[in-house]
Amino acid sequence: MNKKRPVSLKDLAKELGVSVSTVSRALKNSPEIGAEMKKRVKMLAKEKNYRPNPFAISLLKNAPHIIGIIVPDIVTHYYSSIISGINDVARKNGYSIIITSSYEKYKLEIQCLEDLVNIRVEGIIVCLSQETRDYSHFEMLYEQNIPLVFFDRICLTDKFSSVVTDNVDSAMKATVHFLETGSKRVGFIGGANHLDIVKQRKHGYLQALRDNKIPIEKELVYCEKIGYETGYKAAKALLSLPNPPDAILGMTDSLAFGAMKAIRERNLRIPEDVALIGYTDEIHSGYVDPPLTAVTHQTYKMGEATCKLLLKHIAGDYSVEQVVVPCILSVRDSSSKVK
Amino acid sequence: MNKKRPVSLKDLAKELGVSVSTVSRALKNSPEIGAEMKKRVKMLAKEKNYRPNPFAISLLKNAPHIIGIIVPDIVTHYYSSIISGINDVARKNGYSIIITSSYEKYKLEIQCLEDLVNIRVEGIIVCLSQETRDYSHFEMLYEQNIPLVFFDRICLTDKFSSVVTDNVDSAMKATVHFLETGSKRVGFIGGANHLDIVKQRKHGYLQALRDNKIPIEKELVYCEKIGYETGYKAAKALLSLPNPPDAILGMTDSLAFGAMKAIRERNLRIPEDVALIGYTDEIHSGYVDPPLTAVTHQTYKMGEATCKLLLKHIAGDYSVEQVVVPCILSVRDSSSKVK
DNA sequence: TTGAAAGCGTTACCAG
DNA sequence: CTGGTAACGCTTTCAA
Repeated sequence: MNKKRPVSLKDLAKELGVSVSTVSRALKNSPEIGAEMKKRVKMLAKEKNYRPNPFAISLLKNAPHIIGIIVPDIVTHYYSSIISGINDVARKNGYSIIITSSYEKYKLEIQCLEDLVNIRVEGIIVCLSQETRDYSHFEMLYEQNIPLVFFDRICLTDKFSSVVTDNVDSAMKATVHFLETGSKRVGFIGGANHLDIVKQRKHGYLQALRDNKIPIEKELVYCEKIGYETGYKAAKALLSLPNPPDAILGMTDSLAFGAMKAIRERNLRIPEDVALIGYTDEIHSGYVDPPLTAVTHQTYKMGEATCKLLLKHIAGDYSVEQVVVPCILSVRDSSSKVK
Repeated sequence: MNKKRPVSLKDLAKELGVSVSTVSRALKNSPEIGAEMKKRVKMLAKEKNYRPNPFAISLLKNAPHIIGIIVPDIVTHYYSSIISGINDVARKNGYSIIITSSYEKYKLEIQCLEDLVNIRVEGIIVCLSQETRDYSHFEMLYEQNIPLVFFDRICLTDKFSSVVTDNVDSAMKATVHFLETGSKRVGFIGGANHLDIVKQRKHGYLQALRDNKIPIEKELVYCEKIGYETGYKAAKALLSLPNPPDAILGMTDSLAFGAMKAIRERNLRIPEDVALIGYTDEIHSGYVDPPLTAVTHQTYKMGEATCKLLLKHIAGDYSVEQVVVPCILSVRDSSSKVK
């Protein structure tokens, strides 16, 4: 009933009456081995379902071909999609991935890092937890020369490569799209002001207004907290202004969907009365009515880029690089007042 | 610039002027070692930041403390949430997880399984791909005594443990809910008929009709393939019937959202003209208009249960078990014609 | 209480 | 072309 011991090179060698080295070489197609021998060895290997023991190889080479990942959580679409990109590139290159989550906690992030180092992964990919302000646990890796790449929430950019999205540009594009398709007064719903993404996206929004010589009105900007309920509340507030906006940029998917609800409740039409743009990667933007125009993160691409960068470092090229993956404005039906 | 070789037991032994065995024993708190010695060894180990080489240990014990997972994809909330549950239980027990995705392809599923076996994971968790009809690749594992647990889409239940949701019951509850809240003719949109979840949910739906002495009409059942487009197409077909349904049970979230689009396009009201229930996770069902009544899976719990089962097998208890995690009907606004 | 040595499965080097 | 052997880092007898 116990797990059977898998077949080893030695088993094959004994059965064939040759040495272990010969078998090893034959299986790797070493040119030193005769065609006849090779055939015999390979036949038996297939028959016995031989699989090289990865532990022995890792022990020898100190390289298990495993990449470690630390994300704040794995359930959020944004992260799981990035992981998906990482995974595919890794697999294509003969690597497996191990995923750990920090649950946005500094302490757990350190724990995850510790675990991954103990497992002796060949490289590590990290998106910082919201709590993390001290980065010394990562500096350690630098000293040990363990390859590390950050994405999205990054730090120590002089030491480690990183992949980020262009938040400023994406908000700018969205705002400009409003202005080019018949909207005049654009409102902005954001999250807590200390967050980088909030700062950057708001900055992009304001910049677009400035570029188009549109006076900035403070009451059109509502920043409080990211979430569906806040989006609803914010949109209600904006629409109750004496001079309400005729377009709203929701800085995340939940904010935009909340805003959508508020607009519907007022019996206003989207986009005729109020145009709406959100940020989302999810298929769900197509499920609502009208389908939501949204800034789409190229999450899968980000994952690919991150993994490629890491593999580059693993391969021995230690040059630090910063990759910016642009966002795309996916225009659907909620944003254009004109055709 | 190269990765430094990590400290080994031998390094410690040399520095302390004792044997490797002594160091090994001291670190494991073997009672044969003197307190003084232990202290010295542990001090140095900490100072040198010693970490046992997992490959050496795995080579010896053939047990890397890694669990392999095969899911159809990792981006879908349903799977990532289950993975999250698996992950937490695994980690609590000193295991890491490796995730692979079959992308719903039979061939890739075999490939994933192959990979995981090659990595010599200690146990494997699988949710079958939609394409998979032949299960012989899993029977192999049974012969090799590699622990395996299925969840959601399962097979070979006599050989392997599994975790499922109560699909029959959930579909029954949803159907009964329709009948109790003013709907008379309930349609059903499902997926490919060979899938267990399709069979079961359909069965629950049919059972509810029988229990309520409602004649079963074949044309109210549309089973083809899971997906948004199919849901849209199916609902259009159902609503085009000479005697169309006044309620539709969509067997997955994408099917239900697709159906919602079709209903809207016909300018029918939800739930007054056509009531609708889907299967989905919490968040997005609230974003659509009207908020969608849906069967909610306790995905995290399922993940936990699955992993616990696997760990049980790994620990040597090979008794096959079936765990059923109940669904919850989350009533929102799309389903009741009466209050 | 400690040490020496075998062995886990593989590769790589040196002989023949 | 093939065989022998050391080495990777650790645990585990068996001896002392």
